[in-house]
Amino acid sequence: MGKDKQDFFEKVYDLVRQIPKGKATSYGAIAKALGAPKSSRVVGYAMNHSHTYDDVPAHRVVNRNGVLTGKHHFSASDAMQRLLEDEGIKVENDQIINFEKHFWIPPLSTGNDSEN
DNA sequence: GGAGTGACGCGGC
DNA sequence: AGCCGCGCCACTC
Repeated sequence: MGKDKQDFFEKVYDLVRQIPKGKATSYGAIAKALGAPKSSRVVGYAMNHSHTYDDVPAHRVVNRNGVLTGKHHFSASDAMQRLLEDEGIKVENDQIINFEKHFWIPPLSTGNDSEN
């Protein structure tokens, strides 16, 4: 019945909203947290529609290399970088410095979490 | 309905 | 260690 893929999109947005300020994660990490490590591209595609939600900090989502691959999709060419730097994340050459230090691992939304 | 594309990731060379 | 190519999944033409 309904909600199949759309539910996946909502999960992506919900997960991105949980990204704390000053932190960032990758598309693959989100996809993996949702149980679909191979759907990393779909996550990126979902982020493309994130403009419908102003609660989704898409600027905190970068690729596995910490590169701001989606910066071109923002209002300004340097909007994404500016937002990250405003949160204390150093960005140079469209790439996050010490990305692993700012890397945020998303919680597994398998359904039964009850963990802490 | 087949073919191409994309805000990715990984393996091979 | 960097460059090239393939795979995956959803969407559009």
